[in-house]
This record gives sequence, C-alpha cells and structure tokens, in this order.
Amino acid sequence: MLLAVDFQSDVPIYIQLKQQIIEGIARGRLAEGESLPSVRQLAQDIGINLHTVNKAYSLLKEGGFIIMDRRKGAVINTRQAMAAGDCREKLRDELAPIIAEVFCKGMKEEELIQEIARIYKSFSEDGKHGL
Amino acid sequence: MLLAVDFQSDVPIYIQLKQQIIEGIARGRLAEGESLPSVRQLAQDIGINLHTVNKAYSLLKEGGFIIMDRRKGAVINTRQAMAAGDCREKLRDELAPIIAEVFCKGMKEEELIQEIARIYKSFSEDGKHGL
DNA sequence: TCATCTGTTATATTTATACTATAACAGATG
DNA sequence: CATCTGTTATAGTATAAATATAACAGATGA
Repeated sequence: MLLAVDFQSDVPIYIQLKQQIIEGIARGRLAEGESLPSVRQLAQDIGINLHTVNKAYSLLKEGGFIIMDRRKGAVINTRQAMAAGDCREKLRDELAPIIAEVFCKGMKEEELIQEIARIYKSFSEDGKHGL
Repeated sequence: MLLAVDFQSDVPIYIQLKQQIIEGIARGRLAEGESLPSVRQLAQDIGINLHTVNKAYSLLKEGGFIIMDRRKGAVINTRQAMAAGDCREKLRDELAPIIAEVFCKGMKEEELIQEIARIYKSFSEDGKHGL
C-alpha cells in the first residue's frame, strides 16, 4: 500500500502514518495477516527517520490494529482484536467540536448524516474487494 | 458562560477555548450580539496569559464566529450563511480518520449515525432556549 | 557459525509549537 | 485625562516532533 506523507501539514508525520494505515485496513487494502514494511524499510522509502515510523507502529499496536511478530514484522490484526475496548466516549469527544462548528455554519442534520454515510460506505464498499 | 480549561490535556489551551466558545454558540448559551469577556479579563479569570486568549479569539474571528468591536469587544456574529463547498472538504478530512477507526472496530453505520444524530440534537435542542 | 535482518531501547540534538512575560501603541469610554 | 479595549512586537521558557547514532537480543538464511 502506498503511503503519502505531507511534510507541510500541521498533522505530525507519525499521526499521518497511523491514520493512513487504519484507513488502509478499513478499505481492505491491508488484509488481516498481511505484513507491513519494517520500520527501517518504510522510513527509507518515505525518507524519514525510523523512530517516526516506530512511533506510528507503537500507536497501532496499542490500538490493537497490528501485532508485532519477531519473524513477520508488523502484522495486521484480526477485526475482533481491534474491536476490544469501548470507543464511544472517545468518539463523542472527537466529534462534538466538529459537529458544533458545522451546526453553527448552518448545516442541517440530514446533510451531515448524508456526509457521514458517504464516508462510511466508502469503507464498506472498498472492503468488499479486499476481504 | 463558564469556560473550563484542562491544563493536563494534550489539546492546546487556545484550541480548547475556541472549541468551547463554538459549542457555547451552538448550544445557544452565547446569543447573537452578546459580548465575550475582554482578553485580559478572561485570561485573568482562567489564570492564563492574554496572548493565549487572543489566539483563540483570532481563530474565532477568522472563522466568522465573532466580530471584534472596539467598543463592545468580541461580539458573537450572526449565523453565517454556509460557504458550503469549502466547509465540506474540511469536514471530510476531519471525519475520515475518525470514521475509519470505528469502522475497523466494528461499529455499524446505524450505530454511528445514531451517535452523530444524538450530538447534533443536543445542540439544536439546547438552542431552543437560547434563541 | 556468521553475516544480516528484525524490533526495541537509549541518548543527544535540532526544530517547531505552545505558553508566558513585559512593553508599547492607538482608539474608545466615562 | 485616566482607564479600558484590541493589537503588535519582542523575548524567554517548556514541551513535543523529528532526526542522528548507537547498541542489544532474537530470528533468518546461507
């Protein structure tokens, strides 16, 4: 899978990597059991330091998205393992400021939900091919 | 309106202020035409530097949420007519990583939309009292 | 066995951002 | 005229991001 890092972004590189890999899993481009490049390889490919990649992998491991295997490297975990833990509260804290802003800007509930549904479906439909 | 700053949070103080004020507008606790405290007053109340408050106000002004008036200070702006196209793209960029994560964790579309609707309604219902 | 790859850890440095501190200026207020 | 306002400038400190090297133990394949 191709990872594109924006060095001008105010989003830290290790966060960009983490997000893109999670999106890759959601879209089925990274299937369960598949291996990610080694921290050194990926760092070299992108042109960044291996510690930056390692930080992204550590977050993914912490979130249950990957498992570190001494032989196979970073392996995409099972969906069941990813589902562990409740994410509702974290989700609300992340969404509230975003929704408040578009609410003030006059976006209607139906428009917002339509936008959400569109993003969600973009994952589930891509996933059909990957799984 | 009461502003509660979490000094332990990894979210910068000026972002917390901005978000809470936008939420205050969304919930109708800050009505159109109402004035916010002066940067010096608010900074003293919270116990932070006036520049931190000023940064939050600058972002709110930039986003069209308030208007700086030499006499009345920071005044809550009239509900903005949404610049639809511009807002949508930013919205998608912010939502995609969040939705990808809960998608991987197995949250169904209906659950997600229900959660979104709940947050949205919490604004529109609070707004009934304020407006 | 041995060279090579792996993740992991440690330490140090540079850079950027967040926050604070102090000061000053121009416009508005009473 | 003293006092408040937002705004700007400058400088300092603290923390986080990213880099640069280095080393270690486990695993791999020749």
